[in-house]
Amino acid sequence: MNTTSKDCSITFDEIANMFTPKFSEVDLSLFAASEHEAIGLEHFLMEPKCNRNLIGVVDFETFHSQKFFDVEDFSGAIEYDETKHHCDAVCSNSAKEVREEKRESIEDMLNDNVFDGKTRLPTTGKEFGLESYLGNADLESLSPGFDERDYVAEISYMSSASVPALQFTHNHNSPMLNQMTVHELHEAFKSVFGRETLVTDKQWLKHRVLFGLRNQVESDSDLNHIKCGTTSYKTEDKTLCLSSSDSSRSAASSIKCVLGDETMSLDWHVGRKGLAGLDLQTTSMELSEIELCSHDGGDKALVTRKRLRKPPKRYIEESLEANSKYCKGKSGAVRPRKCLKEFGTSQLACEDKPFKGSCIQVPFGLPIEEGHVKINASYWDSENCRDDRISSPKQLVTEPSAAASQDEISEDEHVTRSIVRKGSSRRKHHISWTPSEVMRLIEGVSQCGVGRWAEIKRLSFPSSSRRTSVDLKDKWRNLLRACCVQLQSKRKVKQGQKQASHRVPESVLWRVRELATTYPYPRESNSKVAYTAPISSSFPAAIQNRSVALSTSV
DNA sequence: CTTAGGG
DNA sequence: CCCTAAG
Repeated sequence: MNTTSKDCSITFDEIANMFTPKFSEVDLSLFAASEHEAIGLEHFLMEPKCNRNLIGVVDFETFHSQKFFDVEDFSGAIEYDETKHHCDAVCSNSAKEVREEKRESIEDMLNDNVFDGKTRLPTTGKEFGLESYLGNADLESLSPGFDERDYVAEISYMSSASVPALQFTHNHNSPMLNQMTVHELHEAFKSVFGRETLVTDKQWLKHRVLFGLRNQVESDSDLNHIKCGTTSYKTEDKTLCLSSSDSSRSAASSIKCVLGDETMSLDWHVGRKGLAGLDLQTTSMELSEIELCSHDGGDKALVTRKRLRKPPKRYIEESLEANSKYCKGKSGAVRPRKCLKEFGTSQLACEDKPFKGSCIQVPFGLPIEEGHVKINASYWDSENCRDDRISSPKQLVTEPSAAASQDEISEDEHVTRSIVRKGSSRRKHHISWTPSEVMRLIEGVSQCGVGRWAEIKRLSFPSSSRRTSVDLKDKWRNLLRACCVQLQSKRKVKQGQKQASHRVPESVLWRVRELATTYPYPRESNSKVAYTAPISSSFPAAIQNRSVALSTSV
């Protein structure tokens, strides 16, 4: 933005050097003759070789059309007039040059699809006299009395682009700007760049303004292009491009097409001219974003703002939607925990039964087992004792160590703890399986059979919200695994059993094995069956007091 | 939703 | 224990 005229000249030289002989011939001649530099035409003249040369012109059109779309008032008389002026200015200037050069390299372009596709161009383009311009360059029919300042002002107004553009490096003059006083140029500059300048050099100001205008036009076009390109997924939103009349759509397509080419030739631009290249680059997607943001607060950014917000909003909505969906879908009555996970601790707390007193809230991350560890190796025994003591018949039938109220309490305890820690961890609760639970599980399996976890849960774990059928299944799997391990190295386990905090009585394991034989579990059962089958008969009391390491945590 | 299996 | 695919 702060490029000086000096830089400009340098750039210009560089650019000039970059021109290929062929192009330099054309371009320079054009430049030399271009006393009537036109905004959109610049591109046009600069790139005689490509069809994209017409970008400038097209941009101009799209620029206008977009404006209308944005304002959502196509028939606005004021806009029409202004546009006409604008068009007039551009066309009148460019037309001359077109005439001069068209036989050399522009002629093709005129016949090119860009113009052939007038139908693709916004109808507004016709209204503005572009058609005539393209056809016979009869610009005299356009409204006279054009004022440069208006032109500039309007463009700046219409354009949502405020991003500083590269300095215009051409030395050719603009007729309009030439006639402007320094003060006027300052105003123009201000309107274009949104800031004032102390520079009084008319040439410099002219260049700046010209370039700024051109950039704005291009930016707008690019913006338009971008928007159009992304319109598909924003149909919900009032997307200007598509929601407008047919002309707008056609315009969009044409713009897209043209700009697409432009973008593709970006390298070319950069390499050869540097100025246009940079401009184009910045006007790509990224720029649009930036631009939109920067203009968010401006009135002019009407269109821009809408467009900008759309994507993010949409995105957010989708995200939220997805989240809620996820929560809904997954957190059914079956697994309230999941839901809880989604919503945070406070809600979770309410979900479960009230505290039963003995519960100690464990900071997140603290292993829940800790509390139980205190029970130590005699855990099972003590559990059983308690159970026996309380001896609550409950639903458990055969096992002496059937679930007891005590157990329930401890379970609740676990739950509470788990909830506390649940807040932020995926591993919400690592609720240790209490001996009674294990027993109940086994009992349930013995009664219902393996695989009918839902039923087992219903029978043996009716009151506990946790321990879903899946949990039971997992636990059973683990039990089987434990049995397997134990079988492989009974002795070892026996020796190290004291270390483990939780021990599953051998009896239990035997029971498990027995059940495993009768109700083979999908996998582990096989190896087990062979082993346990013969032993199962000896299950009784002989081995009762023996215990094997068994992880009860999972 | 339940079950089975993987992580 | 959690997640997910499959019936």
